[in-house]
Amino acid sequence: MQEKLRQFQRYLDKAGLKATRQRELIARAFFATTTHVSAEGLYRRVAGRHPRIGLVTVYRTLKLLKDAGLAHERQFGEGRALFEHASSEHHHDHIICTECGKITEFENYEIEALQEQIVRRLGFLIRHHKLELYGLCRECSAATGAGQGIQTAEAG
Amino acid sequence: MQEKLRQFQRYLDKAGLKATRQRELIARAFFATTTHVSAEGLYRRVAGRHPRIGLVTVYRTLKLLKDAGLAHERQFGEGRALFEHASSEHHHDHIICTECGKITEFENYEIEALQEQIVRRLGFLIRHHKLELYGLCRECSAATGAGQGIQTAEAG
DNA sequence: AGTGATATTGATAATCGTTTTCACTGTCGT
DNA sequence: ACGACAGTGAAAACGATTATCAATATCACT
Repeated sequence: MQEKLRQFQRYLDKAGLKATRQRELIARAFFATTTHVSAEGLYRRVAGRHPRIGLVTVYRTLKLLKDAGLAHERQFGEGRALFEHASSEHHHDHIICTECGKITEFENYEIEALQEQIVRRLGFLIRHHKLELYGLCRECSAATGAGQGIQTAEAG
Repeated sequence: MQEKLRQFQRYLDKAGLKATRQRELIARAFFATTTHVSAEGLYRRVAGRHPRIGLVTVYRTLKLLKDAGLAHERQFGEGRALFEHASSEHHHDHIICTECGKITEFENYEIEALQEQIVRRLGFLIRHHKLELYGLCRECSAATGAGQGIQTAEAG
């Protein structure tokens, strides 16, 4: 957290931008999140303690965090964008529960390799990709009783 | 084309909806497209000859075409939705050229199988997925000279 | 073909997430 | 501390899509 904050300030400095109170508050709030947040959601967190901060500034700061390489913006389906920490880890993809909205991350080397093959074959030069699986998470599929497709140990 | 049009009319009839002049014109224009169209784009095609048709009606008719199972709506990145014919063929995914916007379709059984594995492992019940590869198509990568990554016969 | 119930249309306004505008305020190098 | 100039927030603008509503068209029934 402190390290990421420092990275952000270093970025601002290098880019000739100013390290303002608002930017620090918003960045702090962002780094304190564990899951994906929308601009609005982050705004609510910050505005709770600092009501004078505007939603616009949250949008602007999130853009800066992206530029600094510290945040990724994701578009799941339609509607609002969600932001997540940009870790130095591998690229990952997402599974989105259509019932409760829970987002689970995963990475799979083989899928990436297959994508690479396809792209080569078609003569494309790939820049990035987006793989999203939509469905019901374990809890929601249990709750709605939409059981088929789930294999559990006791099923056998 | 005629067959799809008939399917649409059958759907309207079954749903207790009316087969209007506008709906036929818009459906015709849609079935006449070969690639992905936006509502706006389809509107422009229709409005060329029939200026009294409103964009709103195009949106509404596209929704009906979806309901009839004759169109799919796609959200590529941010911005406007694109519509494509819903063929009875297999599910397919897309490669989008970030330069010229060209959209190429592909399908790959192995990727689907791997997705299935991952989903099982995580206890999710998958409903649908979305795989999009973004990059430069053959023409655009040649044009911009961003050559690396492309393997051609004459390269050896 | 005519009628009438009701679905449909199109212009306009509304919506939603996001970005711009702009007058005022803050930051930071000097 | 000063001043140039970047940053702020409120409100307006924006683009894609949807809702509203009065006027119009369709279609089952005669």
